[in-house]
Amino acid sequence: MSEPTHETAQELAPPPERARTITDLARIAGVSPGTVSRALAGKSLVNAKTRERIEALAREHGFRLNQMASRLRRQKTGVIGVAIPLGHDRRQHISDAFFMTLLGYLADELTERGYDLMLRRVIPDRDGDWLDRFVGSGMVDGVIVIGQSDQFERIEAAAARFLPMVVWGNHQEGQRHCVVGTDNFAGGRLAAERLIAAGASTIGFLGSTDPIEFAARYAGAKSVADDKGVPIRALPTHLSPEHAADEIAAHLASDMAGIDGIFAASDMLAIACMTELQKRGIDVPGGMKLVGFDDLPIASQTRPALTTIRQDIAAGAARLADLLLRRMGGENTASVVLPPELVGRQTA
Amino acid sequence: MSEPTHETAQELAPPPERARTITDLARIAGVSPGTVSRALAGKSLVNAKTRERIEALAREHGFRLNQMASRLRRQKTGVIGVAIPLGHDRRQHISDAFFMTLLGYLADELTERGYDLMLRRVIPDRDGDWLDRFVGSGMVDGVIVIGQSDQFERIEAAAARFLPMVVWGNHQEGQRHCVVGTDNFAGGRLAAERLIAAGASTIGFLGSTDPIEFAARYAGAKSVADDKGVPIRALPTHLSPEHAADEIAAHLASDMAGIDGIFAASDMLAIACMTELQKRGIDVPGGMKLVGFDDLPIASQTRPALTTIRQDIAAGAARLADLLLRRMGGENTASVVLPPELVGRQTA
DNA sequence: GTGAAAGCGCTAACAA
DNA sequence: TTGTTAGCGCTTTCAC
Repeated sequence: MSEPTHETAQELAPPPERARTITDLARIAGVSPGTVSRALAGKSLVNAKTRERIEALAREHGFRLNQMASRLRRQKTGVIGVAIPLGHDRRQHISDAFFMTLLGYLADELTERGYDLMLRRVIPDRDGDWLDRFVGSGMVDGVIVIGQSDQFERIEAAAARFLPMVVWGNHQEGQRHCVVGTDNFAGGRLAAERLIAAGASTIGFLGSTDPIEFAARYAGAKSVADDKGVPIRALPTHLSPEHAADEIAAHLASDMAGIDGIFAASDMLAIACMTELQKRGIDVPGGMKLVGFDDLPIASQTRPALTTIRQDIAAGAARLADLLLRRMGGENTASVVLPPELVGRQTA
Repeated sequence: MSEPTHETAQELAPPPERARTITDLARIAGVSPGTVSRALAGKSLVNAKTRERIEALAREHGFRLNQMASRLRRQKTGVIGVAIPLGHDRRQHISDAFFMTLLGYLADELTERGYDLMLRRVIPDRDGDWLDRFVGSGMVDGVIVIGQSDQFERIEAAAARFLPMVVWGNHQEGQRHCVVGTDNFAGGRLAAERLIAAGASTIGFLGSTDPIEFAARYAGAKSVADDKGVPIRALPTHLSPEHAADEIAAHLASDMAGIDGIFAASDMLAIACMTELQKRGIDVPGGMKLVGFDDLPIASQTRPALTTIRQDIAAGAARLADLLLRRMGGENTASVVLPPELVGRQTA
């Protein structure tokens, strides 16, 4: 790939011959490739002097171990695959704020433990075989799926044959795959309770109910609303705030009959909604109560500050990493459901 | 890794023998491994009938090509390495909002073109050899470095020997490595001009000047301030908003003598600053003008909406991807400096 | 159009 | 302690 040209002759010594393979280095050192391999791996059974000499030569000749070959041979990659399926909304980008935040924490956790992350964005309906291809690619030791999207069944199927996989998402009674996630139903209940306590008499659920997580949030809110005799209905939008803005505006313009409390499926939608409300001169929370979901860092920075349902993303990432490593060690771990938490601020 | 147990006997046919390697499949199909390889690769010189038969058998027996082996043999990985050096601030996490947003767009771009991303978070002072190790690992076809941090010299050195590398960051006269980034100096000028036009008589620069990009922003602002006879000085903080909040509070409590305009090194710092100002009852922009940098999606959602210097992140990601692919093709591309743009909102 | 054979660069038995 | 050897699973000449 590179062409090591020697443009200026500043050094007196000739440039050291470049050792590309372990065999090159072995020849230079006058030992066998096996010894070089052992020396570089820090194996105890190699003579300390020999090791030091080989290490020095490796530095001098710019030698780097070819990880592809090493990993093929050892049948271990040191890489965790992270898949982000975007099935429920083709136009949703990987740049989604919640996923990115979770990914950031995951990268921190896993890098800390010596793994690299291989990121793959997936459009399931373009490629029905995406998950099996990923887990069977030989490129990763384990897989984390961020979000079930509308791929619940496919994930179940893969889980039957592939142990080292953990999923961020919603937990269903009796499911097979190991999932870490917030109790979305309980979160939905908290949101509706807060809206009703704040005086809302009719509730709108803003967002999509296609992804199973969001459906559970809606179901939770509905269970509370039904109990208290408060009407609730869905205000469907796409999930990325840019695409949702117009849809929100359209709802606000024509579709609100009586709605005075909005439960947004995510903070980003809640914030987009707040902007649209303010454009129309509707006071929050005076004219409209608003509750989000996620508690992204931004939620506390809006004016008025957003009341929302907190998912502990850092804790979630830590659990994902921990469970995955245990599964990679052969353990069959149970799912983890994290409790959501109401963060009461100013919008409801 | 997985143990394909056959728990229930729901199927009538016996479960198909699992073909793990191309040799397994060849034996089942009664052909040679070479033929299977050619068939699966869609090579033209294989009989159409044979190919179809092999493809069917591959599906039936759940065969997946081992990418590690394939890539070792072909000396091509299909993976782009993305390194995020965190040298200037050990406590800064990869979950930094700007980096994550850029990474999201990059993932969109590169996945679209058939590449996977391998993410690596780097703490340079723990590992002086990080970049050479990464580019020489044999695991990636090309490398994108997000942010120069304080690693300018090391990146220069790697660029001398390794062509397929592109860096997001600041451009220096005469530098060797190919960089894509905003003209930070010009951005700093825009910010200072705006603050002064809004009536600021003394300017504080909030953030760190260790990373070269931020130093350039400060230098740009200073050049304008000096021209106009407006005092300017640095209010140093860490870069992650969580860690910076207390430092900002401390500055506001003791260190502001005369400062009535703040240029924050990033939007996240600006937002954290706004929150601290509001806590103290200082009106923005009445009591303090404020300008950020980045124009993250959040910037338009704060109240008051943040005046900031826009970096076109999506365009930047597209250029990074484009240049890298050209370099992987052997071309020696020039750097790209994107113009910043003032986005005038309500805080200055 | 297909098979046989030689590696990609490395590691780990097994010998010495 | 070190060398030799046989692969990891795949691709690609070179024959036929």
